[in-house]
Amino acid sequence: MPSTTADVTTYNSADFPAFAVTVDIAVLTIDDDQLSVVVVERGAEPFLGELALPGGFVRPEESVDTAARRELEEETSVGVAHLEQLSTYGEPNRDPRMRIVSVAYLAFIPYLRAVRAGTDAARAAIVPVAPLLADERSLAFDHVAILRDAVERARAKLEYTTLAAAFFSPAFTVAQLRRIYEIVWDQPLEPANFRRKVLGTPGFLVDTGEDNKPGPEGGKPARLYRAGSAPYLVPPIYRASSLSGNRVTPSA
Amino acid sequence: MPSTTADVTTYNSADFPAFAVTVDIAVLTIDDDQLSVVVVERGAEPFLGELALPGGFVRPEESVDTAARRELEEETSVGVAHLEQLSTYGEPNRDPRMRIVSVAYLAFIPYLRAVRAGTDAARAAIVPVAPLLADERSLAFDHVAILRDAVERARAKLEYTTLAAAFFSPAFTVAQLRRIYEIVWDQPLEPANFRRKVLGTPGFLVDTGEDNKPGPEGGKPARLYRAGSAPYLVPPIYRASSLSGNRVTPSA
DNA sequence: AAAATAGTGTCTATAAGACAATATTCT
DNA sequence: AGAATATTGTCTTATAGACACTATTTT
Repeated sequence: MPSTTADVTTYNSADFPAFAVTVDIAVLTIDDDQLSVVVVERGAEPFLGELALPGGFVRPEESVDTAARRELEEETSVGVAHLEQLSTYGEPNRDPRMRIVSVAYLAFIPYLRAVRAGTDAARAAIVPVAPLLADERSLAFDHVAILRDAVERARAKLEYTTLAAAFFSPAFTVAQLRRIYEIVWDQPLEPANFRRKVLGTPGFLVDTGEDNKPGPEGGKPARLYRAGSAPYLVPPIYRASSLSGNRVTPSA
Repeated sequence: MPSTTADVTTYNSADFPAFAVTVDIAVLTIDDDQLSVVVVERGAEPFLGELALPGGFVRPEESVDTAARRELEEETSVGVAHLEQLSTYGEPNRDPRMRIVSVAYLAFIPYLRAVRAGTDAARAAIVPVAPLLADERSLAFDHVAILRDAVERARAKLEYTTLAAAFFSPAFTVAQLRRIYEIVWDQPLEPANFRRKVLGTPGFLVDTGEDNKPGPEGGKPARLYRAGSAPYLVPPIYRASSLSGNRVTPSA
């Protein structure tokens, strides 16, 4: 048993608690006009047959970030537009059998039939996040909590970054980009003001010089843009709920 | 040796790579008008005698968050005003002897003689961050990288949260709060505009009804406030460098 | 009185919200 | 033509930047 007074300044290399370290990835995309996530069906106990976020053990010779990228590529062969570390989950009983610390990641992949053949492709699926978040037991382990944090991070980051463009592969229209915001935030945005904001942010959108074709109901062809190099949106675009964090209580 | 194809869906409980998990905490405060951090002198190899961020092993029965709070209280007996998870560092060779994954935390403690007697108090000190960040080897392990991320997180969070108030214990004046911003951001702020902003944010500052005493050079006594309940500052206050992330390159 | 710091008021510039009006495609 | 979508323009409102001015303390 490891010393109970273990301290980074006094430990010996043979005297420390052993943990397993995994990565779990919340891969978000838009499918059928809904914010959705890649899930896999578990093939082993615990939670055999239930849904879980894709992930796996970090290997001894790879960095945690590398493990996340490797697992992601094993699940989705589509190019990942964005991958960032989300948070680390380390409650003692989050895995029923042993002590596992999981480093969770958030990824965005482009729209439209995003997950194709991969090692575990047969068990991978894209499902809407809303019903998963409504039931704490809809995913294995504490993956609903991870997904909730991932969705909130995504919502927050659309406010002050240009990441929404990561939901598209080659090019997109301003209306399609606005649709991403409306779906992720679940609120309508004024088309004219949204356009003024995103086109007025230098480096957010790059004009391709081409137009798309109007949909079956007609309409003017829209200009196609691709993602520019600017990472931030300043000032941000605010969702309606942004202010709700500020509750003024009478005496605190 | 663990299976090289270990997967969260197929592992056995006895077949996984063993890691050590530690927490490291960047405890920021303001000392002598400088952004400063709590460091400890290491009492064991590796990096014996060098400076490091306080931290230690996560124990088998405690959560990672709990470990962070425990280590923090062992180092600083002053109440911690804010503690949040920063990021997890998992490069294979960040510790020269074995595979250690470290979950780093960011803490704010109040101003003024913050670190007192604690388990390791004799070895704890508060030092300015600037010289530490200037030399990649000024701290043990990858702690300079952790500190750099912590400082950047702190700078960013002052923009859109009310966290600066966490640098004060009981009450403070608007000018003292502004000084925090000026020190952390290393840039002057317009006093009148800053006051309008912070007092105009409902729930940021709560009027105590009392004034402080003017300093030795005189001046009007300033009203004392304490931290309110509002967590966010919307719209944010921007530092001058906020826009510099947007570089518009000709073709991307 | 002079210096120092706190606090108020005001003018201007920027950007968002609301929404009307025009443009270009489809059936 | 009429419907649908894209795009432009304009008026109003909110807020930050700049900075002058007033208020209250100390030496």
